[in-house]
Amino acid sequence: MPAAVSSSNGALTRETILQEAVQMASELGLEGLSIGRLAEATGLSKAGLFAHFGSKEELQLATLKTVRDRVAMEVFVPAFKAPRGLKRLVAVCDRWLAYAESEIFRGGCPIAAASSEFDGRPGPVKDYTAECMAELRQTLARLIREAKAAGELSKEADPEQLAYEFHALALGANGAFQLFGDRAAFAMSRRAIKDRLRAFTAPGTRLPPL
Amino acid sequence: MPAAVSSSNGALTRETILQEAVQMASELGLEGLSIGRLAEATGLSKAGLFAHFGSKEELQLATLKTVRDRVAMEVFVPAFKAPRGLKRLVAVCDRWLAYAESEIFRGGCPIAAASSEFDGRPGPVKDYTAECMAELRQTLARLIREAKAAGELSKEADPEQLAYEFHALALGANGAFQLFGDRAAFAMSRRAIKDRLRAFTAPGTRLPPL
DNA sequence: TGACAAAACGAACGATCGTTTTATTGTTGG
DNA sequence: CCAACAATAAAACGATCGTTCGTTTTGTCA
Repeated sequence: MPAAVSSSNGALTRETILQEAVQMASELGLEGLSIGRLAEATGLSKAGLFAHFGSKEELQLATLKTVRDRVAMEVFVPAFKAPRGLKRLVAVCDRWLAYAESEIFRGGCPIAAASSEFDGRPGPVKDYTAECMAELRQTLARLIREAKAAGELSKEADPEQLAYEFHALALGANGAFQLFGDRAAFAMSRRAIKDRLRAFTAPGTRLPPL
Repeated sequence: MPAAVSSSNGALTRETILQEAVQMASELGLEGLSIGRLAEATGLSKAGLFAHFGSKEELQLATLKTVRDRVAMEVFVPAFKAPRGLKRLVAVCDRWLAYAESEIFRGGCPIAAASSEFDGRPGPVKDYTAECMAELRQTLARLIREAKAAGELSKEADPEQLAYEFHALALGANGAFQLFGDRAAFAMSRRAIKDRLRAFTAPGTRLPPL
């Protein structure tokens, strides 16, 4: 019977590999992530590393999954501690922008990068990135609906429309920061979201800080 | 003395190559654009094609330049026929979104794709894409300033801020369309820009159709 | 201690990459 | 007519890619 607590070494090195992989993928893309370079960076042999995944596509998917988990930990988990409604909505926007600005991944959000890299290449990798992107947008839409239900946003607020806009502004800040190295992009996206929310906040409700 | 009218064959096949290259680049990225595949697609030999550019980087730059010229022709030239001010501003936004939706390039705007692909790879290609992206944003900012000067937008309108937002919404529509195949993204970006402009239009000025 | 399985290794595979070299065209100007 | 030239081709270069193979190390349990 295998030990229940840990697979001892295998799962651990797999974790080490993926930590290096997400950094490489954020800078060079999921295709630029090469097994040889990744092996060299982790001190493993190509074959030894390869055996952990079985194919490059599986490595790419595992890398994306690692990123998704990290985003959940950095963005969604803390943001969902805010009470349902406008505060939670603002918290998700704020946390995602902070995540993109934090340089946790040196080349920006790898999922955002992959969604651009693979949008013209049908397959499981594109499907997974599309799923991640849709998840963020749908979450935003749901939070907006909840803020409306709580009476904090006016009935004229269109959840899908606003979620689309906030999503575009978040990705825009991530991209502008990577391309121009200008952190002002985050402030501008924050301001845009604030201004847009202010136009729909019901009278008597204060906008949480962003 | 070289013939003034045409370099006979060389420049023509170079043009043919680049027409194929922009399509490939829009779908597979500027790195995915391989000389072997491009040679096969154009019926040339690898060496014959290669001789036209001298290096892959030069091919990538020439491809981007071809795209930039096409954007100028499809977006800026027609949009600048509109009178200076709000109409011209709206025309640029409208034309850019129409360009992204038109599938002139099957994989979306190659410059937008390259800006994401190369933002982590310093060099001439990144520099050129950054220049193109900055040009669009600065043009938008200038048109907003002109609309303010014409009294069509209120003094509270921040040109750089609004230009940043419109740019993000344009890129967002391009990306969402490529990833999800959903043309509704263009309508949502149009609506977002309209709503944002409406908030700043001076009393008595009508918003041009978008 | 001996058996067994997981993990990692070194070496090689065929394919493709960008690039270089050498040679062969077809056109053009003196 | 021939020299000069631009354009293309064929073949090969070394490098790197993802992947496979067989072997060896490592660790655990009976």
